[in-house]
Amino acid sequence: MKTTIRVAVVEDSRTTREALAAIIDLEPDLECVAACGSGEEALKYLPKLKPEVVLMDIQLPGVSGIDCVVQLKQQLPEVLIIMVTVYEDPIRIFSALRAGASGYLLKRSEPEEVVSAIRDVHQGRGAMSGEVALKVIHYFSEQKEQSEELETLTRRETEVLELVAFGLSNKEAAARLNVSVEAVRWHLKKIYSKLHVRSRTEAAIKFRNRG
Amino acid sequence: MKTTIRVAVVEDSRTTREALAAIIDLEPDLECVAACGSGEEALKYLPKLKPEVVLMDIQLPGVSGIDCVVQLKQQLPEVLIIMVTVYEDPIRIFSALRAGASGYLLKRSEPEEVVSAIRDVHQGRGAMSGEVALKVIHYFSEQKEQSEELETLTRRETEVLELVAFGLSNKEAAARLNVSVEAVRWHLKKIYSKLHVRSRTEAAIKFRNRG
DNA sequence: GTCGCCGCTACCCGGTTGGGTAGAACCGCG
DNA sequence: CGCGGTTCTACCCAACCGGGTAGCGGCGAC
Repeated sequence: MKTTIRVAVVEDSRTTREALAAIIDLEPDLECVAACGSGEEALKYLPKLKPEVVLMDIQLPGVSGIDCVVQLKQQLPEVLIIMVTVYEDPIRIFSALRAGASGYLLKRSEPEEVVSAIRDVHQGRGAMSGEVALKVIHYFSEQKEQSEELETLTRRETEVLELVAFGLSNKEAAARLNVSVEAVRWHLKKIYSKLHVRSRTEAAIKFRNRG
Repeated sequence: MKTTIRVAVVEDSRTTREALAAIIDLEPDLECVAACGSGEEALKYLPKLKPEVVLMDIQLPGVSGIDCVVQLKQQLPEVLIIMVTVYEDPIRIFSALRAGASGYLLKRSEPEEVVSAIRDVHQGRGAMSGEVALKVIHYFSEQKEQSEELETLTRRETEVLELVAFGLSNKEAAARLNVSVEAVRWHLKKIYSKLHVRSRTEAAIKFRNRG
């Protein structure tokens, strides 16, 4: 490799931002070409600076990191983005990956992990903290189980769930099925235990997420 | 037209079934070739009788009308199916249409409406009771409004809704956002009024149904 | 500045929900 | 026939939810 990998950092915390920039510049094959403190700044400068890899904080004031990813990708389709964040919850992880991020690191990652993540995505590989990878795998294994779980429901239970997943209360569902509220509650209890959930909303989500 | 349109009826109530058969046979251009009392019966005989149009009740004991539609369509891809039902709710209407039904009548429809629906679908047109058409239109107009409604939410409200739509309780969402349960409840109240819903599940559905 | 909107906290109240437990009618299977 | 599974009803209880109302600090628009 003759040239260095051009990297940019987008992160509102100044200390974290400068720490990341320092880590990058310490590597002979990496070069930090920009360190932005906000999404707006990133959208203004990065299209011209054309970095190859961007380390992006997910929680930014104003334009969120995820919105920023979407817009950056429009202007620089080739850019590779690694989210760097304290959040471990599946919602944010998936929002980021769906927006087009190639990697997902936690802020408590070691410097070596950061630089190797940059090299990884630059070579077309994905980059993920072990903890994040675990969440993702767990999430998908849950997804696979979901349809299986739904198949354990009886005909009547499915009918009840269908109504609940449409937003009806127990009372409304009971009226629709011409049974007592108690019958609906009874089925719902069994549905919860079969689907391993604890509320109607969770059950509704599982039902609606089926193939 | 030289030949008559071959029609079959699938309906568990004997009186309704015979009434429909009678209405059909009264028409010179229609012929009732079968009147089944269950989905099982329909699946057994109809593939051999090859009716062109089937009037199908949605609520059948055992194999539901919708399941019956799916299986019948596999064996007789050309068959045209009109659902005849007391149910007006969008869930069933859409399940039926998705399963491959060409028409949807309410049981309180007039005989003339039934026979003209049969002729309509036979000529490649759709057939729907006015009330059903209204529901469908209303449903889609609601869909269009949904994203507009979601856009009236503030940043924070959207954050709350995101968590609720993920199945979290108010308590859990509060912990996630580092605020009191009251703050979550407060936002939720405003969310409900903006989205015109009355429960977290309905709100979750609207949120998840967005583009 | 003042007004309006946002975000947060707090309290009350009634209704709903979720969990536990129990019993009865029905139906198909072995 | 008895057994298991499904469906339905019923009651108790604690927790949660949805609606109303009130107040306070902040921030941007006019």
